Amino acid sequence: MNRVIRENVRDFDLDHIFDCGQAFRWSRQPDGSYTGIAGNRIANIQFEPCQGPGGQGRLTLSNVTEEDFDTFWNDYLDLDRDYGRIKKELAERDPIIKKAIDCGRGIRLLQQDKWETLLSFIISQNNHIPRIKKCIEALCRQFGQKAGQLDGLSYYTFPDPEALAVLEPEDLAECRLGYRAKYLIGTARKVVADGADMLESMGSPDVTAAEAFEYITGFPGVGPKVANCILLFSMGKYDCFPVDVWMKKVMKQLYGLETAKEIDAFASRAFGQYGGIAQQYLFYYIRETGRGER
DNA sequence: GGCCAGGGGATTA
DNA sequence: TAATCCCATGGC
Repeated sequence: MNRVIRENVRDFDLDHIFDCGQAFRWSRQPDGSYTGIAGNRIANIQFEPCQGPGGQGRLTLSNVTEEDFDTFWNDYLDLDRDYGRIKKELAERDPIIKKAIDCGRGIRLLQQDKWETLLSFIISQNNHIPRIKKCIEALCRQFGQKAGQLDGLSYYTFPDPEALAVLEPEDLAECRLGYRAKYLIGTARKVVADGADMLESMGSPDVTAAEAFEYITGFPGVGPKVANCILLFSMGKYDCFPVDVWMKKVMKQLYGLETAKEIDAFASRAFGQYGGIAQQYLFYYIRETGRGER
């Protein structure tokens, strides 16, 4: 099997990356590696930390060629971004966040597909991560293309906008999307009508987070929370700071902030252009430490 | 601008 | 088992 190895990878932890609610199509294997699909590419990702300070380690991607790695996985895993520097900067600007950064120190923000992220976060609303994964797998199995097999399991691509645009809500009954089914279809139809290029163009550095926010909240089922997740996880708008019940909880616990308005104002002041990355450390921290107390 | 339906599985009591 | 909750939105 094709295999790509990179040594001395820093600021990287598979559990932090794949268990912080940003991606739904990866599953943890018994050996701690993760197997999943992005586009039509199926991969297993393994990380072996080295002993000693620095936290660097060896990254191994299986079922991946050097060309796949250079043209796709390197960016998908956001390996060219210096998270060490970002963490240092955040911790200097705000001492309180330091313990959250230590907790989720290996987080990286995946550069995911815009259409898949748009739909995935419409599904995520008012929903649990295990159930979101189930809904998405059912959707891909029923309306995606078979992409291949790895370790005896079949993987399916995320369905195209065109494939969903022609459906009616009852066609999605088996995916158990509930009231979200009509949002998915409405959004697919608008993507087809506007042209997928329109959605793609929102990822351009020339388009501000505010402009992209304006456009994507025009899709049915996309409000402020969902929009901020899409901007952060697929459009490179790292200043976005999605606020959900967990974020409200951690912002109250660590900073004494109660309202969404206070939280937004504080985030842009304290974290600036890296608000979204700060958000991921805080989210991971409260999920790790704050379960059960409510 | 505040309230509440709508879906259904996961989690908690 | 039953009750509650869930990375909200849309419509009133």
